[in-house]
Amino acid sequence: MPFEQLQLKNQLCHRLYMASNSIARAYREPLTAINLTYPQYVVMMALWEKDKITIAELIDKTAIDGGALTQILKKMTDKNLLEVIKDKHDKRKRLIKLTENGQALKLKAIDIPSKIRCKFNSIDAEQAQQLMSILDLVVKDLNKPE
Amino acid sequence: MPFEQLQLKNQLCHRLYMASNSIARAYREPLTAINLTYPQYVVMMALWEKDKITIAELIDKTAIDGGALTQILKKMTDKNLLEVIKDKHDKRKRLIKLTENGQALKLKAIDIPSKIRCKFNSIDAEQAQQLMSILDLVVKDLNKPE
DNA sequence: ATATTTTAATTTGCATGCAAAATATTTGCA
DNA sequence: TGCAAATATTTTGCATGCAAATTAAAATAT
Repeated sequence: MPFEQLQLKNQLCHRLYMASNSIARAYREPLTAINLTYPQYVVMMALWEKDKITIAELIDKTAIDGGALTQILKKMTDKNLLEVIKDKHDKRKRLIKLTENGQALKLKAIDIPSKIRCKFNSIDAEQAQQLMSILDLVVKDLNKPE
Repeated sequence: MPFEQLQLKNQLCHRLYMASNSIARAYREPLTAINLTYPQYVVMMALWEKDKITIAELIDKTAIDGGALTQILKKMTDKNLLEVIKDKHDKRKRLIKLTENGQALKLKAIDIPSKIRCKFNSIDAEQAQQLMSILDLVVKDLNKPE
């Protein structure tokens, strides 16, 4: 009987894997239209909320890996979306600042969430909220230090 | 008001992104112990359930990208976990077959699910089931052809 | 004041995820 | 029968995610 625990269809991790990949794939088309990858979009959302933050703050907000983030920020700098500026008071730190171009992109991204939401025909607002809540618990449980 | 839809904390996609990455990270330690990556573990689970299946069936079961799967199977062949055999009746197809070594690995993997489950202190069985159900709807909605 | 430790980022190496192009076969149809 | 269309996989190129090592600068301790 315990062997059934290894069945793929019973694995929460595999459901999450499929769901996460599926939704990232769903974003691909609208994001390609504005020349962003998904992680780049996450960075933009973080900065549209609060600009001029350090890399550490950006990592905290986006949960993107620091090593990957350095590369992502380079590409976004090349695309003239943002600037990476050395902090005058603490030279270890970098401040990320949107360019005008980067700020303006928000207008083009504004309707992406609703486009994605259109694809969820089987899920009502309550279920979506439930999902958010439980995922929040999952993330917290898994990231507890011990 | 609509601008708030772009807030990161309200994005289902970002919750899924974090949850999926967190859980994959949680598997890393026990899987490293038996020399598997997460996608490789998924392939093994699929094969422990049903051996001698084609690549297409494996893609269907695991939802792993075909291009990536080719590379993954190569590495798993090198590790003597499985064999890739040409189908005699249809030379386009390949059959994946576990080696004895690959079959035996199941015993070492058998307690991984419970180890992971231990980390979920805030989630009861009912919530886990709810999560599975809603994620299932998410995946189905997002993968509907149209 | 100087060595040690800590903190903030970057770099490196490996393993995917994914779209698009390329290969190899098999099917289906004129 | 012969060839175009459909299938099954592989290959290629790009963008992460992640752990570990490295670099640079600030904070602390003695």
